Amino acid sequence: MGEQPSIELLPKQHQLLEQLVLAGQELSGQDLHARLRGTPLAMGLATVYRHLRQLQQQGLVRCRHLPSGEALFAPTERDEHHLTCVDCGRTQPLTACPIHDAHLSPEQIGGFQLLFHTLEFFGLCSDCQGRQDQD
Amino acid sequence: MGEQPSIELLPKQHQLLEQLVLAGQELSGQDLHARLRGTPLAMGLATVYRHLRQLQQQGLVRCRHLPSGEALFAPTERDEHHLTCVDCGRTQPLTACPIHDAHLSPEQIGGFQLLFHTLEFFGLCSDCQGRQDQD
DNA sequence: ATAAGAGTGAGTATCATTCTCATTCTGTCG
DNA sequence: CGACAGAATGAGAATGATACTCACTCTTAT
Repeated sequence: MGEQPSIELLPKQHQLLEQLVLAGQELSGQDLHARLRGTPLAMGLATVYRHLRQLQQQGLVRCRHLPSGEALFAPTERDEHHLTCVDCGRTQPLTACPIHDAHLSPEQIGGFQLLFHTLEFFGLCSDCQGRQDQD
Repeated sequence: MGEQPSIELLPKQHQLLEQLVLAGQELSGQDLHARLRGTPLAMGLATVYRHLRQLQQQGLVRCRHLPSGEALFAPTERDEHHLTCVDCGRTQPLTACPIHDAHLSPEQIGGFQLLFHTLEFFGLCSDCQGRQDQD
């Protein structure tokens, strides 16, 4: 983990990555598309998703899925993970990654070239714990 | 993590959980629905998803999303995580969870009641590494 | 037996993502 | 300079998983 771009990025891929870095928060494909609409950097939804997939395959971008099914993207350089409420879906970032480079033995890895990981915790936020008691 | 059912499970919830345990592997909502079709335990797709969500909210079931967007469910008692190829989507289980009960400080947890976590590693499997070289 | 409430499911709606394919761009070669 | 090949693009349609609706069917208690 921590590969530098070995291949040249296409201009639009660079734009997308830059948007993700500048945003300072995770964005969905739809978010990125909306954010760029009207600017000279605008691009179609198909292109957004196409390049996001390619960025992922180069290990530059990570994605995680909300319980809603929506996918959120972030640069892998930002090693941030989350705590998500299984009831209301609210998400809060963790301030530190509890595993950093987790200890995976070579036989566990079995030839894979590691690009990134996702680590997500799920539970009930304090509000929803209260609401469950009432139910 | 490791709550016992504090509330009585509905019969169909119990069936779903049992199917997941018996299957010994992760199943999607569609899988579960298909598996039960034709048996006396059959239930509609809506019911499958409804109960899977409730089982998740009780911390009995965990779900993770494949890059394809499909959600796979497993009992939380099975602490299994994966290595997934961002190219072909192939997944292989890890034989041990590298974090067990990760060290989360109380202020990081911020009132959440932890139910389960997902930890997924992504990379390129050996086949796809080869294929990229050719491209 | 009856009524209230929970549980159910067939069909429909939703919505993010992917696919299709015609068009545009870019660089190269004649 | 003009034409061509291949890559890149995007509008719109297709896909497919999941959520919603609402009428129906069970329970259970009285």
